[in-house]
Amino acid sequence: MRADAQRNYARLLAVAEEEIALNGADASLEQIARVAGVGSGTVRRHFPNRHALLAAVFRDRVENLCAHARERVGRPDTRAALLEWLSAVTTSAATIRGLAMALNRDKAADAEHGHCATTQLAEAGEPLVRQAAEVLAPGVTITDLIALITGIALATEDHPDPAAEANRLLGLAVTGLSPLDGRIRRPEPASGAS
Amino acid sequence: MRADAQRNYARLLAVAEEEIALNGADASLEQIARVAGVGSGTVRRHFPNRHALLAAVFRDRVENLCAHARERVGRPDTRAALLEWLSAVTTSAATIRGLAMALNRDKAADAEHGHCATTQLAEAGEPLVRQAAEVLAPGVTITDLIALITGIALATEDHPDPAAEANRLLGLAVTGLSPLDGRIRRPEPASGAS
DNA sequence: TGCTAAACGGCGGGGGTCTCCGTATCGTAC
DNA sequence: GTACGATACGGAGACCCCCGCCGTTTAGCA
Repeated sequence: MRADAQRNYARLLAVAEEEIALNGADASLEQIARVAGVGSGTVRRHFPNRHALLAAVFRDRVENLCAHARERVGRPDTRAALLEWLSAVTTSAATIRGLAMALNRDKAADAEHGHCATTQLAEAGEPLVRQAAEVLAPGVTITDLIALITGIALATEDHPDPAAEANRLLGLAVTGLSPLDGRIRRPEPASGAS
Repeated sequence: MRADAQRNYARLLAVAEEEIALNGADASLEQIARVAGVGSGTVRRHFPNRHALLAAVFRDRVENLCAHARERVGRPDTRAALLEWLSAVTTSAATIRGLAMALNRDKAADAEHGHCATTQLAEAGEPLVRQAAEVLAPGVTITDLIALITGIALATEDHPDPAAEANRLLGLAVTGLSPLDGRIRRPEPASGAS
């Protein structure tokens, strides 16, 4: 890769990050080119489509989350290990503008490209789910959890405090919105009352 | 309202519904105008912005859901009443293309316009939540439930069977992904096994 | 220092949104 | 039945964006 290409690539990545933080996942590519001081063709050469740009911008963040997951595998308290990681993912997805949408989108383009962000996250988180299977509701997969998290992040996008709200909703989903179900009982059957 | 205006309004609504079903919430307004056989100005006169169009297109659906909620108020099994309604909302949000996104977007523009779809839904569903408070996790509000549902619907948008998947995720969130929490216990501690 | 492949920039086509205004049409009053 | 005013219509124009393409510049090597 030529030196000027490297420069432009780095510069574009930095500008894109800012621009996406400012205007969300569908920030203007032209605008990014303009701010970076390069032609629009250069953007498209480095990143053939928006998906590629998003993937590149969020790569580090996603890898951090993956690492975060890996270092939690094998912990004695499997439930806490999983929940902490889920909370971390939720916080990132809710805080970093555009990340949730990026994750949501590439689920669609997942089949073709192979190693998208969601797949990476899923692979990294799967061991945590497996080792916590005992304390998980039957049928829960890592894919479900990621879907739920990205959904929550999308839904809390324009909340005053997205991270807090998203984590609160995640907590509710984890312990159950209405856990009573025959299989699972409430703490006190509360004799009588309405 | 003049007769031709009424005709165009109805026609636009019908075309918009199809077009949104086909291309999602950000279907082209120009395209809608073209298919309806009117000028683009006419679209923008009847619906100043995309939000207004979406609101109009989904008005009936949302009102149905509201009615659905109202007729469930007062039922003996408050939990079932609420859960059935939540499931109905989830199915609609997941099935009707663009609805989830519309619900998600107008939460933002809610403050200014006053009576958006989400507010309507919230007002209609609130009694169901109140009367089921006993069997709900503490702190759960109707707003939370709607946020969660729209999130789930957004996240399952491009699944082969969105309604089924969305309802499954909703079910998991209702009974709890990992209900064990001190307050709530699992059915069988499952002696041994993997 | 010269050459070549790689990277650059920006033009042109297609499409979308939004505003505005001249014109056609409806509904009514006579 | 006609004439008129209000109302709605249609589309042109300005602006932005995405995308593909190609002539030109430049980095890196011999």
